[in-house]
Amino acid sequence: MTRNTRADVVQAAGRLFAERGYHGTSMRDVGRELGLLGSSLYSHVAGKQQLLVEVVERGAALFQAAADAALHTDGSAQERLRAFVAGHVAVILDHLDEARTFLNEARALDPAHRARVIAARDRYETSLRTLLADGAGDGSFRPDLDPKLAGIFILSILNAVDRWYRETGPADRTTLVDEVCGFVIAAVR
Amino acid sequence: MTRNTRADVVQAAGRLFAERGYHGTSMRDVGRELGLLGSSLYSHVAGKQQLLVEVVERGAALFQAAADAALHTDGSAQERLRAFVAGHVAVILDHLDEARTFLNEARALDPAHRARVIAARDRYETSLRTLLADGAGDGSFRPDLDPKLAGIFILSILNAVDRWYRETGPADRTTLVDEVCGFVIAAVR
DNA sequence: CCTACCGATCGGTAGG
DNA sequence: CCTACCGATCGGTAGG
Repeated sequence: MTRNTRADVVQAAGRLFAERGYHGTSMRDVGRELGLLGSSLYSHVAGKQQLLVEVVERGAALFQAAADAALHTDGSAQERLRAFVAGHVAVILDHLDEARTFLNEARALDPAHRARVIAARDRYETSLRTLLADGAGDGSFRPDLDPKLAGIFILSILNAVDRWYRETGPADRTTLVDEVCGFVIAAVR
Repeated sequence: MTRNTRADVVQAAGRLFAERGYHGTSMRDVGRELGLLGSSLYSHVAGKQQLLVEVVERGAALFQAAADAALHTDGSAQERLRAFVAGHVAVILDHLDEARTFLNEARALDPAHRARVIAARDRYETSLRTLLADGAGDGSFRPDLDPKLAGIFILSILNAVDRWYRETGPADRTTLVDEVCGFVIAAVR
C-alpha cells in the first residue's frame, strides 16, 4: 500500500465524473475511491473544479492528437477518414473516463475553461471537415457533399459509441471501426 | 400574477435539468425560476426525484408516440424512415427540455425508474430496427443491412441534433430533416 | 405559498 | 494524509 499520487487523484475523479457527472460527485466520493478522506485531496489539488479542468483538457488533448495523427497519414481521403474513425474509437475505448467527461461535463466548467474546451471541439471538428472537403474535391466522396453537416453527423455517431459499445459485445474493436466506416463511407460517397 | 400549477413546476424543473443537469439543480433553483421559495414546491410535488421522473417519462412518451405515428403511416420503408426522422426531430425541437432530460439525465433516476426508461429506450430502438429490417427485406434498403447497428447509428445522429442545431442557423427544420435523411438514406441503400 | 426550521452534506481550511 | 473543524447549501418538514 503505497501513497497516492496527484495523477491517481485526477484519474479517480475522472472515473466518477464520467459515471455520475461533476455535480453528482463529491470530493469525499473521490477520496473514498482512493481510500482517503475528502480533505486529504487538497494536498494534491487546489479544488474540485481543478480536477474537472484537468480531466476535460486531457480528453481534449487525446482527441486532437488522434485527429492530427490520422490527418497526417498519407493515403486517400477514404483511408484518412478510416484512420480518423479508428483514432476516435481508440480514444473512447482506451480513455473512456476522460472522453466521457470531455463530451458530457464541459458545461460544469467555469466560463473561461469552458470557452477553451469549446474552441478545442471546434478545432477537432474542423480537422474532420477539412478531410471531408478534400475528399469531396478530389472525387473520393460525392462532390455535392456538405462537409460541415457530414462532419457533424459522423461525430454524432462516433461520440455516441461509448453509450452502447461493450467489449463483451459480438463485435471486436476492428469490426466496430469497420461497421462505422461502412455506414459513413456509404453516406459520403 | 396568478398562482403556479403543478405543471408549471414540472416544466421549470425540466428547463433546469436540461440545462444544468439534475444534480446541478437545487429545489431552490426551481423555485426561483417561478418566483417561489424552494420549500413552496412541496405543496405541488413529493420531492425532487419525482420531478425528474415526470420530466423523463414525458420525454419517453413523446418519442414513443412520434415513432408509433411514423411507423403506422402507410408508404415505403423509405417514407416511413423519413417520417421517423421528422418525428424525432420534432420532439427534440418542440420539447427540448424533456428530450434532453430523457437523453442525458436518466442515470440520476432511482434504479426502478431508470430500468423503466431503459426499457422505453429499447422499445423505441426496436421500432426503428423493425422499420429498417422491413426495408432491407423488401428491397428498399440494401439487403445486407444490419438493422441493429444502422438503428444505433441513426439514433446517434438524431439524439445529437439538440447539441448543435439552432433555429437561428442557416437551415430551417424541413431542411434539417432533408439533410439527415439524405445522409442516412445514402448509408442504408 | 410563506415562515421558520431540521439534520445531512457540501467544498474547503488550519494545523499537525 | 489525518483530525477537527468552518460556513454554506442541500432536500425536506411543520404549521399556518
